[in-house]
Amino acid sequence: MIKMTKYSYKKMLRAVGLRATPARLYVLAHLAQAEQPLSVDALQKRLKHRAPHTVTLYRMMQDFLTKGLVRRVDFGQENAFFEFASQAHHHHIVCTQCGFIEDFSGCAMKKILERAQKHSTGFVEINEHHFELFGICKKCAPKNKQR
Amino acid sequence: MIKMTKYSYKKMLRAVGLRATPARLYVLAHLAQAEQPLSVDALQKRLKHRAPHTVTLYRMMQDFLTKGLVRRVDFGQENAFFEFASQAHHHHIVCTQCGFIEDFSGCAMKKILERAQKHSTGFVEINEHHFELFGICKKCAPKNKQR
DNA sequence: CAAGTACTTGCAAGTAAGTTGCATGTAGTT
DNA sequence: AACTACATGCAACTTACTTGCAAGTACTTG
Repeated sequence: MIKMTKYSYKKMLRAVGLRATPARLYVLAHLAQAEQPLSVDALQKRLKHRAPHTVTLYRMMQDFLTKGLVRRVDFGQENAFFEFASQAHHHHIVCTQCGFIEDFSGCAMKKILERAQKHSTGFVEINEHHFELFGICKKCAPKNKQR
Repeated sequence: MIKMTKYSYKKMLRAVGLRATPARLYVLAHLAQAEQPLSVDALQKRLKHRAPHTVTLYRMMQDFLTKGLVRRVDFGQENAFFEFASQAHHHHIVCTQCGFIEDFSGCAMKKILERAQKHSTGFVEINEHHFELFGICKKCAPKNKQR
């Protein structure tokens, strides 16, 4: 992960037309350094006592999303996850037991999309896709042996 | 779509240990004949005055899900969609403008999964995947030209 | 086929994620 | 330094979905 100074986050926020408030800098930096996508709830827990109010976090995610600083990830769970948007296009493998998330890139998505485009009868363009894998991570695997 | 009689839905319900109530038969038949996955809300609107209470529909979906009569589909929207489970494994292309949904099967998912399995460092097994495409359907495409 | 019981349904009330209105606070401009 | 538009926090709301409980009904069993 590229190390980013406070200064560059400030620049980043200003560049998209958002004010560089302490709360935003703190949250953005944390998101950028997170090793996996985070829910608002998880984010708040990690930021501890310095976490902004829940409402503010939701509004922040909205703003970051529309400005492209953050990507939204959906695991079919009740709540949404967010990840810093600087990384290259990739997908995720989620452990269904502990929630551990690993990135997964270099997939053959391009081919699939082309194929879908060709075979689809009712669609003119395909411009987005959601793709997530679910499984059991190494840590959780041993626990299942007691079956 | 295979035409199913009321009788076979009755059998189907009994086979999984659920009582064949009129409400369940009505909902199951409707879901089986639906041309796309439906949300509880959409289902209720389609069933009109003969629709069971919302709570009952949610409980029904839960029961049908755990008994394998129905599959849950998630489009990253606020609410969940359900489809009759008899069809072969497939994915969906969703129109982001009107909500039209087309099935999309025969994807190269197997290869991707193998590849993911091989490249993943932290996972022992991958046993599920969510994959949905989003685009603009033919009907909605012309509307965009006025841009 | 009548009756009993366990499963179903509906109503009301409750969660939990996320949103909105409004007053106060503050970043960035002049 | 002061002003203003944008940010934040509080409270109250919305929406999808769940739970507890009482009343109803499918199916069993005699």
